[in-house]
Amino acid sequence: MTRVTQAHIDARTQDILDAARRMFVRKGVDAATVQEIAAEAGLSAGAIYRYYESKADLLRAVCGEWVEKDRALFARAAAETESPIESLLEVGRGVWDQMKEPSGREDTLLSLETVLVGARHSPELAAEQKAAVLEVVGLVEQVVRRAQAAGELDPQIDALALANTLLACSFGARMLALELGEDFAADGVLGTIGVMLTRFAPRRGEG
Amino acid sequence: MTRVTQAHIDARTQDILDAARRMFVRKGVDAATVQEIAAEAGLSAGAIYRYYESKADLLRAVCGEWVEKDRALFARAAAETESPIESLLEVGRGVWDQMKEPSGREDTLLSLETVLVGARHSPELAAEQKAAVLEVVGLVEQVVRRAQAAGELDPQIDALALANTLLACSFGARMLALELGEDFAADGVLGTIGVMLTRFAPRRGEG
Amino acid sequence: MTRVTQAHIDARTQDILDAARRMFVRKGVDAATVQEIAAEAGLSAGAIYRYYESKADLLRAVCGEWVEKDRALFARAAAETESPIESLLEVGRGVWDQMKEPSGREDTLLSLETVLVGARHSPELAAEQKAAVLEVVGLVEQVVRRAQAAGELDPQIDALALANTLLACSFGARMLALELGEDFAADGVLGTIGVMLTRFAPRRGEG
Amino acid sequence: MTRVTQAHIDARTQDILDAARRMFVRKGVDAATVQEIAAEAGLSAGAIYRYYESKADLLRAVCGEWVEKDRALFARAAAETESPIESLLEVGRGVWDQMKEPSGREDTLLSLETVLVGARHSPELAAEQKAAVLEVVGLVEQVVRRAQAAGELDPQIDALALANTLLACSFGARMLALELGEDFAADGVLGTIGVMLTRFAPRRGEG
DNA sequence: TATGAATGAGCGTTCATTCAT
DNA sequence: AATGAATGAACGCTCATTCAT
Repeated sequence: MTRVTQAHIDARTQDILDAARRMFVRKGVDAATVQEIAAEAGLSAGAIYRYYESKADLLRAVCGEWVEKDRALFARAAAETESPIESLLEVGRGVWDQMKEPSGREDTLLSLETVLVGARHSPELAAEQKAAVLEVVGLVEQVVRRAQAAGELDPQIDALALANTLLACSFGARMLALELGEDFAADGVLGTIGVMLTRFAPRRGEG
Repeated sequence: MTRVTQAHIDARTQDILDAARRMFVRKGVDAATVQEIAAEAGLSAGAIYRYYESKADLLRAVCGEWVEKDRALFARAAAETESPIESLLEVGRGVWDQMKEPSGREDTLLSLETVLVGARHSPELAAEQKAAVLEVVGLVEQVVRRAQAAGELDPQIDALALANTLLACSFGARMLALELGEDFAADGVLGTIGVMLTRFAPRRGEG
Repeated sequence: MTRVTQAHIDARTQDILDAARRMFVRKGVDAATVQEIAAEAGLSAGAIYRYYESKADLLRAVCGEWVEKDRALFARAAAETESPIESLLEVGRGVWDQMKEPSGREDTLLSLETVLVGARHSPELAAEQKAAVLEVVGLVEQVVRRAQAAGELDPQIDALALANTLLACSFGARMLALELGEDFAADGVLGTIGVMLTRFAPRRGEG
Repeated sequence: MTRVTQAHIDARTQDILDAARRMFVRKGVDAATVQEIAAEAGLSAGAIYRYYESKADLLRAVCGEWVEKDRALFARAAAETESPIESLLEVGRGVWDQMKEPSGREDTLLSLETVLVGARHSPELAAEQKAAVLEVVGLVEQVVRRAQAAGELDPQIDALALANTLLACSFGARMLALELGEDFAADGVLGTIGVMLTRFAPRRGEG
């Protein structure tokens, strides 16, 4: 007797999630009201609660989705490896490309909100974020080790430390891009990382 | 009739600003109430409004002050230069030390909130932030150039790009420290930066 | 075209009424939602409105039914009369037995709610309640008169007053049982009523 | 510096409590809104929360006050004892007088609500009610025992059972008065109780 | 100048009710 | 006849802001 298909319900659920993400980004998590999110999704406020238990639940969903997206972005790039070093730069390029899209600014804003929400209101989300970041760190570390095994990087280099550094760099680059806009030397930073990796090659007579 | 000196007024203004910063840091901008800030400053809620027009105004003031504080942190370290490279690492150590303090976590959170406030609600604050970051970038760039002039760094290196990279690294490190806590390899990252700067030394027979 | 018989409609109407009563008893009138009542009746929320105009309407129906149930409880006991006095105690036992059932507590709660609904929102219900109570009072009064005629009770006793007293006692006992639980001396009260009726026997040389 | 006296605050607190009681009685606990209570007290809704933590807290206060009032009514009457039996009837007269006041109806409504709230939503309130009722039962029981010791009542009578019975009677009388209005034979019931106590005198040749 | 009681707009949320299917 | 997604009004509650004192 059900007139609405599961597909319809799923579509609505996604509509609301998208609307929530847009409003969270546009106005901030606290300033965005459920009424506004509902309006953005083309629904009444009450209808939201058929799909999500609470605003906090909605926030969790948005942030969780975002953590996953971010994780996937890094993981995908890190995985596409022929030359390990090339693959590291690929990670950078993926992040950089995203940064340059019109939505890059909003993505960064949402990243920051996600971190804040996790740190301030949701230990579960924080744990999810930590797991995601640790996974990416692990992936990058493995690439580094592979590069060391392949003779592309000096085996003396602390692989974990380098992985942390590279990730810090890409996170920080997003923040700088947000704050500086056109004045951020995005390509320069990527180039510098490239040079760094080159200079991290085994030293003659040492490897 | 004027019983209160300007000094008195200034002191109160600063008291309130300090109290607001403490509460914003401690509980987050939205969770901190004007009542709490007033109590922290040893005043009643109503008194706040003799010194600041609104909570938003207070927030702007705190964020502005915070931008300045952040700028000073980086600038101070960058300025204390004997060996240019050493001074660069000093920047890192300054940031790292702050990160390790018990309050470091909350400070980082307020930094993120400050960025969000600027990006979302206050073009003036955003401009201030941008100016502060650009100033720091400029300072670091100068140190890099000095290092190049002193033969500590390869003159081929793009100084501006390296400055951007170093700043991105330190910003990102704060975020990673926030997300990973004890699992962030803070010292490893600082060490990696040190190694990088060493490897950026002029190549034999090239400079 | 009419596929559904009146019997079918009546059955559904009763199903809903039963479900509503169960939910009202179980959770209280305000806490019970139309959705829950519908689910309990094996229907969707919307379907309720084919049979009842509103939740208030449904509540009125339940309360009306409840008044009738309560009236029947007392009337049945009062009617089963061999020895009039014995029949009076039978009234008490009927109420007492209901009180001791696990559902007795919830039943009493709904009785109280019914009284409140009548007193506050529904003059018709209040009138119905009054009529029911008066009927029971009348029944008890007749039993008393019969007992007096049979020489079991002193003819000097005001039959109407005694009927009121007995009913007050049983109503009050339900409330006390609700408030005191195990600590209510239910059997003691019934015993005391028995003793009272015994002592109300005609005095030697007075009747 | 405080411009408002404690007396003023206490008066407001009582104003709100009174307003809440009036609205709870008039519309029922659930139907009465905080807005209405505030308006009734001559305040805005928000101001309520300076004096009471929540609507539930307000309800607790009203019910607690009521329990205490009810307890005091019974206790006072039970305590004023010269002839024990006379004092028992005094209890009845106290309750009866209250019943006849214009506010008697509202008092009964509030009693019922209090019982419902305790039973459905507040174990603490229920415990408070139980304690109050048990105290009153105890007081009445003592009076009964004193009457037995004084030779006014048959020592064979179960004092606790009689106390329960008398209390049940008075509780029930209030309900009947609510439901029957003028048609409730209030004086007749009180008279019947009087007769009963007379007939409970020790039997000649038995005490 | 400073107080803090009071305001009132607006929040997240619930749920009786409606109506397209 | 029945569904259940959607509505929308109203709830309890919070808190930035005002103003009489």
